[in-house]
Amino acid sequence: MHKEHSLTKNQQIIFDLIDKSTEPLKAYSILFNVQKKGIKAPLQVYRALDKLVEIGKIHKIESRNAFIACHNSRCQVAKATAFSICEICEKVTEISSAGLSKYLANFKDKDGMKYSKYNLEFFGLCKKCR
Amino acid sequence: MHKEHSLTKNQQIIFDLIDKSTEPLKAYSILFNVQKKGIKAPLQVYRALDKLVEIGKIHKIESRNAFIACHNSRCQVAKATAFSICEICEKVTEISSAGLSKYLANFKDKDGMKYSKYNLEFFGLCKKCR
DNA sequence: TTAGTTATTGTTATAATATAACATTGTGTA
DNA sequence: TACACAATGTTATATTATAACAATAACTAA
Repeated sequence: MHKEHSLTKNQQIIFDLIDKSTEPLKAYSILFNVQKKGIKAPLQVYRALDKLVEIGKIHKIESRNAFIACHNSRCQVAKATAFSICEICEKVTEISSAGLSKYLANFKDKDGMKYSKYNLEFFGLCKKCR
Repeated sequence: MHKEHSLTKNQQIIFDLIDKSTEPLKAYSILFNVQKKGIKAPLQVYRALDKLVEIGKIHKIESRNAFIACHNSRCQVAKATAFSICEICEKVTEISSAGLSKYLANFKDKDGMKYSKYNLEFFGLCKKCR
């Protein structure tokens, strides 16, 4: 019996916050913002974040230790992610390019490594900051 | 007058350690290993790491908070990095593929963002762990 | 060479990010 | 109901990284 991932209370609170945000959020900034909703401890935040990442509702921007909601509608599991990051204003955008994802999904290195997942972060200047 | 980046004492000690290592090293593991050489504080390690990353002698594996020596002979500045990471044994290898680097260096997203740098991390199982 | 400048170092303290361990509560299901 | 399992709550602590400032070394130009 298949079941959509319905979020639990804490997961929903934290997802809503991230989803509303226009910028990536850091764990302790999330914690600060949900304390009035009864989430008091870092672990409660990290557990929800872990789960949300696992089911693909959010992504972690590794170079920034921050989290953004997935805006790639078909992305149910986080196995192929690409972002652009502005080095001045820190704006982060999820890249949705069929060509890019096809190229990377098919990429094989010479060691014969089989890849099940990748994360790509581009850095540069966004239109506004250029 | 051009000058090769000659490393300072601390930078050299820390680079040697990373360069000899067969696996990525974490900052506090580095600290532990160089204490007998007189490097006593985290900041001394982080400062050397920052500089070594800046001049391209080492790379940071963002998803692991760990550092490896650059084995891409021509890589003097860290602006285009790609790694494969085994999710079981945690072996990390720098990918050196002309095709890949060319594809990514030329990649332009639809927002017209101009990229000056990227970091790509592939995850999967290495030959041994498959 | 000497002063000015800049990079590097040393040091203490602290900030920011993340997990361990364990008791408790809720939720779905047989 | 009772079992299994996921999620929660809580305290403590581990891990990763930087702030602030004083001291020293290295480079540059008059």
